[in-house]
Amino acid sequence: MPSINVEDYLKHIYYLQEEGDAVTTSSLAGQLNIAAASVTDMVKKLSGQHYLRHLPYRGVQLTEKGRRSALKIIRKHRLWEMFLSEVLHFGWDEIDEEAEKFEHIMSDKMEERIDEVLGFPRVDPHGDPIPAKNGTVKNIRAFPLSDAPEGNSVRVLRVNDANPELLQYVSSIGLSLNKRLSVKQRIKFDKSLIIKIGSKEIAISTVVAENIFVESV
Amino acid sequence: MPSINVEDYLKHIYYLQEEGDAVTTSSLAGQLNIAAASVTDMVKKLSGQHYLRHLPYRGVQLTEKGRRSALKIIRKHRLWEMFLSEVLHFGWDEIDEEAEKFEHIMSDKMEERIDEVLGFPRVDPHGDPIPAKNGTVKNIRAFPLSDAPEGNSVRVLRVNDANPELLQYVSSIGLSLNKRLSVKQRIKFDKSLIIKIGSKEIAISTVVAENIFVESV
DNA sequence: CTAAAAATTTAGGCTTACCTAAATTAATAA
DNA sequence: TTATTAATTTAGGTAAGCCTAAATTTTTAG
Ligand SMILES: [Mn+2]
Ligand SMILES: [Mn+2]
Ligand SMILES: [Mn+2]
Ligand SMILES: [Mn+2]
Repeated sequence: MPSINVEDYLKHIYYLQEEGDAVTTSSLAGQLNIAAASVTDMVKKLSGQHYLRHLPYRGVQLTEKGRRSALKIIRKHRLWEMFLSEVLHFGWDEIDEEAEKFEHIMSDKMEERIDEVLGFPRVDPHGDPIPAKNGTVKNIRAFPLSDAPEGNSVRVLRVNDANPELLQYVSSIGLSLNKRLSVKQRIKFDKSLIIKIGSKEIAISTVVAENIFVESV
Repeated sequence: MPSINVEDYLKHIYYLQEEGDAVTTSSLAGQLNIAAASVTDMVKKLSGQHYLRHLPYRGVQLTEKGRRSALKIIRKHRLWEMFLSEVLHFGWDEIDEEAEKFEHIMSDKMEERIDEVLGFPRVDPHGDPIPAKNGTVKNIRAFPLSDAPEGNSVRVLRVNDANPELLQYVSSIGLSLNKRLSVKQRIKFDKSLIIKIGSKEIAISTVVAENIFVESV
């Protein structure tokens, strides 16, 4: 059984890998809020246990074993977020932090019970896919709102859950999963957007638009 | 914030204290499954942080600070047991072990939400009182079934939750909280009892009877 | 193609919470 | 009351995960 710390390392390596960039010591250190030297230590340990391969000075890559372990934690994390949201009525912006702890101590039995109670959900409250027990992950076919052309009508499929303040803000302007909106105008100057939600028109910055993922509709 | 280990020490010291015996290094070591020397280490640390007083070679006693901390954990433990039982339909014999982990990572906010969802329960699924937020504990006025006189009609108020096998067994003979039964016969030879539950008569050993707490009815 | 800057690893330490073996103190039995 | 025995503490160690400072390797800019 991997420790809590090992689980968090594997999960963050998986996330970074998903984003396509090389997973470097410093990117990991940044994600985990840990000194680079400490990451090197742990990476050596994980490599010894065949969770990943490490090319010194180059970066790391999960092995199949590492990937499986990471997906188990991510599944628990997202199921727990769902549970907090649906059953205990926690807010969009609170659940990630809570799930960060519970993901490590949830037994497989509890995972199953919760999956059942929730009716076997496929996505978490932020639109991220919940990995299946067999290690399959459906990837969400969505593009960032910041890439939507002017006039386009879209539906929100996912919002980046890494920043509670962003989630808070996105809620506050009336956006949530599956909400429709249209792009009224793209401001060339600062690349911000003017979008229409229901009858309201709102200006949002690129930073925000880059973290909202949509599909054309 | 006390660590997980500190919390478990405080909780077990509280339990031992409740039983009325002196809380010795070895009794603690026994409860926690830890070497006596390790307990001495921790006791010194806890004493330094004013969670308890330690008379070397004599034993320990919780301070007010220590008692409050212990009760907080016990409240979380019992609320979580209740939640596992009522919402996720875990068995009587499984919930203690699960709650052992969750008690340490449940935020105060989650504690409140769960309390609400459950309708502010006063006792846990084993009949143990759930301490109030202000540190009050109602003590259950129950006596061990092993002390019930022949012919007495009683109601089950509490079952010792320390042993999953006992709980399993108690369930299997049709006993649960608030069930009524009567003592048909006390066997002098081995102090076992013959009890009547509904229409069935069952023989139970003293060991079992000592862990079932009842009130006359 | 170098020299400076940036990233990474190594070296040496720290804290928490354990452990075993040895020494000390307390309890008990003759 | 003294000699065993039992309980407790002290001494010396270990493993996990972290840290800072120093060395090393890679990248980048001139
Ligand atoms: Mn985590
Ligand atoms: Mn999420
Ligand atoms: Mn515990
Ligand atoms: Mn209980």
